[in-house]
Amino acid sequence: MTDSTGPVRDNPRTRPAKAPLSRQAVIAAALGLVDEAGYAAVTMRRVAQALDTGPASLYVYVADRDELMAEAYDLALAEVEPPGPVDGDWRARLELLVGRAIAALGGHDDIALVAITRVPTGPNALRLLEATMTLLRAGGVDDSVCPWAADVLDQYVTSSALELAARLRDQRAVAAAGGAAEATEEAMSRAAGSELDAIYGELPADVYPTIHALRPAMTTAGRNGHLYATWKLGVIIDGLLAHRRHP
Amino acid sequence: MTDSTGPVRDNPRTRPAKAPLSRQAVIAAALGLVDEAGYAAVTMRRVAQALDTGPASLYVYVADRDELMAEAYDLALAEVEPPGPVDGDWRARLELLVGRAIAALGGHDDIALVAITRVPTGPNALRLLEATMTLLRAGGVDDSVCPWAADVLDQYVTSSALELAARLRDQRAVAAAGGAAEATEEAMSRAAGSELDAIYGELPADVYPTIHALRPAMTTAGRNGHLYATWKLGVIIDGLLAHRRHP
DNA sequence: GGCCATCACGAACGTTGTTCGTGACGGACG
DNA sequence: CGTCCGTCACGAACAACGTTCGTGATGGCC
Repeated sequence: MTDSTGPVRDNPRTRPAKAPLSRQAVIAAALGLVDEAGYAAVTMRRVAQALDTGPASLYVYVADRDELMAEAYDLALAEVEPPGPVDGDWRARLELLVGRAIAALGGHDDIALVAITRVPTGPNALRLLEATMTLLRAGGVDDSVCPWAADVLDQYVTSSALELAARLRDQRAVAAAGGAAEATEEAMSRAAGSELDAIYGELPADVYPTIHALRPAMTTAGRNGHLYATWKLGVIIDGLLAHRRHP
Repeated sequence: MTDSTGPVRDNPRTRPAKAPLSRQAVIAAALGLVDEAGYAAVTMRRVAQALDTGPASLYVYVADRDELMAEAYDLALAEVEPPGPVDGDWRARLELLVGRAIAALGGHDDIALVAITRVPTGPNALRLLEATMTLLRAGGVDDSVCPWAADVLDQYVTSSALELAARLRDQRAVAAAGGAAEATEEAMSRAAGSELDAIYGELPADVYPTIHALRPAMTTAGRNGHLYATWKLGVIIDGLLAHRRHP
């Protein structure tokens, strides 16, 4: 029962080099696994498997799963470069910064979920917070409400990144379902969010008159478009500008 | 091995009445468990234990854990009453509706987490969506952007409910730590969010000048106050009003 | 050449969500 | 009144999870 495979094990230490196995390697493997398998599929065991080791080895470099995901979140933010003076005035730069953050986070499945449970305090999160508040101050936002404004923008980034991730997931599902024609059609309609439209459509018009009347505008296609994103960001920035001064 | 306790089991069917065990009872038990033990502590086994039964019995009434939590979320929304004509104009009514939704969800720990993963489609969620969009239309918001505006408000409600839940959790932690004086002080400082302030405080002032300059305004106390909530809602509603028409 | 600190990892523990098969209850039927 | 059968409840089990413990090997230092 002790020796199951026989004479020499498969790879006890046949390969002496392997990988040095550092904290950075563990975090990078976790983020890579988020990309290829999805946020929910990232487990300590699978991260260890990707590094060709056992789950216990990870705990030398990482306290627990929460800390690992928090570090992966910050690593995802590392690719965001704050706009410079060549990118226009403070508002154009702020829109660019927010857009880049959403693109970076949304490109790594639901990694933005990390920012909901805990306030991110990684180096990249702090770097972007600094950049955001600097731009807000340049826009004339009062010092006393600047942190509040950054908070509002942060919530916008997080929720928009999750929306983007969901859209990309649906798109990939559509692309993957290239087999049968009927399956493709079903996937297409799913991607269009028509299951939600179906729910709205089956609602009695007398109890839900407004939903019924606005249903043409409630398609998920319109909700996911580029117009929607820019409109929403415009709403928030203009709202912030209207409340620049302290109440 | 078959009979472990002896002659007659503890309560195989000693009490023939017990509880009828319906779908409503399961959902109510789940929400009750959220209240007294927290969202993360709600497991199928504990819900079953609260109903004096086994975990397998729940699956007769509920497909899986996700559906159960979604139903609990909708049950939490059931206590929200949409404001009527006596509550003022459309804006006052909208602020009241949003405030009630936040209070209802935030009062049940992190139940609002359900609304992040999936779009809520329960009867109460639909009822409040109808009420929200009706008020928005009354405010002159264009039909084409009304669903978008409702979406923005929904994100605001969800994130604010999670913030409120976290604050209530901290307050309860402070109240529960009435034993040792030192423990109380530690809990107090935790509730004040000074661990976050400490992180900001230890940042080098030359790399993070804006964070350093704004640190007095970044206390969690100011972030959790009533002023902050009303300011934020004002930002969003005024932003929506500025973008009433379609782009 | 020998020793010791460090690191990697196999195995295990306690939980989780979910499923299967058995068993008992209660109404319908002969 | 006896019997049968459908329905529901639940004990037990399975796979997978996060995390911890103890052992074995590695590699640098004396």
